[in-house]
Amino acid sequence: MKGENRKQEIIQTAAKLFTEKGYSAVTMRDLAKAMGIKAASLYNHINSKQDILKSIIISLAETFTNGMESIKASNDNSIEKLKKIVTLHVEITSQNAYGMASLNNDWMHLEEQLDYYLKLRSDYEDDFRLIINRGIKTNELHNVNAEVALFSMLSTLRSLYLWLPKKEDIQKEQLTANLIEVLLDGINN
Amino acid sequence: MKGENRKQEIIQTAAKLFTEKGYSAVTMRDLAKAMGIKAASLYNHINSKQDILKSIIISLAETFTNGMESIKASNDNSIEKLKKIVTLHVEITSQNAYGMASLNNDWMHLEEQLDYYLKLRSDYEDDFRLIINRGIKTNELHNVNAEVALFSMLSTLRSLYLWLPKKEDIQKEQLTANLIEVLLDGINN
DNA sequence: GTCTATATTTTGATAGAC
DNA sequence: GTCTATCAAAATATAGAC
Repeated sequence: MKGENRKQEIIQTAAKLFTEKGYSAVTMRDLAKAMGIKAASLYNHINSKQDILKSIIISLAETFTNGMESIKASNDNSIEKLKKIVTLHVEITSQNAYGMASLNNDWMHLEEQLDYYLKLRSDYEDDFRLIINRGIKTNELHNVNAEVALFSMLSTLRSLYLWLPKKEDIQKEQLTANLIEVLLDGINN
Repeated sequence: MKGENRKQEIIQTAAKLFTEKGYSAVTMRDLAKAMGIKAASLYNHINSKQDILKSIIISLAETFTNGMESIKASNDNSIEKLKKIVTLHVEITSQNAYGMASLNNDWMHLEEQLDYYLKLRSDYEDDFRLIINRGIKTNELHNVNAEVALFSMLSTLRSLYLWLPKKEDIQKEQLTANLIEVLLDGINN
């Protein structure tokens, strides 16, 4: 489709601005200025501000869902599945850190797609929880509180967008390995 | 001071609304409606919307700074200090979860106090990092990547506001113990 | 301490020329 | 595809009556 490139450019620029100030505090005039055009011109490429937010968030949420489906379908044991989840988060976040910020912080400003997003997120967390519980049952994992373990891993993985852009020097694979070590084995000697 | 109670009531109500939609998306009319009065009436108690945000964030940030000073001043070893940091976060978050949401998500909308806040946060992270590095040096901790360990612990502790309100049934002490176990010892068997 | 009324600015979005 | 001009709604905040 003609002009689809320009639309993607607008969406990426918007994601960066949303990361810095949040969806509500970014005006169409801010976005236009960052693109070097006037606000009215944006509407030749996008339908509305809300449309931009939807484009950023939904595709990312679906990418996580697809990744989790693939992990569920594998024959890996629980530990391997958890490692793959870490890899999934590092992979997606390193490709679109600004989008991840919007996903994490501005999902509540979705309108028509809010319920759909909440369903995707809830299902993702359920799958994650199931893997942890399975690992405890098979003695692959300590008998920790599963909810606390889930919360801790998810909090860390969801915050990666804050941290990954600053660490371009570190290899993605090295970071993934370090994260797996800290999240699975802890830091205590 | 007369009416100081009403001011605190407004600040607490605002913190709750900020948690749900973010500072920028909450209007003075929203806040007034939640208080059961008209927007103009709010200005008899507070100077501006910005003034409310400042009141929420700065006092919390200073509470963290004071807590960290106390931990630094103690004679505890590194592990004990890390445990005390976990306790500090659970303590503060359980007392003011909505305020913690604003602290985490709306600090960038501070105006006059932004630089002061950033200094407090940066110093806090430096102190935290020093404790981890000391623990590695003394062999109390694994030789993990200190930055990754700091990032993981901070991400989890900063996300507590999302999770604590849902778990009122769990004893605060039990949660603290579970968190320490997961963060320090990991989940791997 | 709360109200009504209002000033001023800013917002998302549209119409139509080029 | 971008512009100027503009609209209608919504925002923060103030003034002054009660």
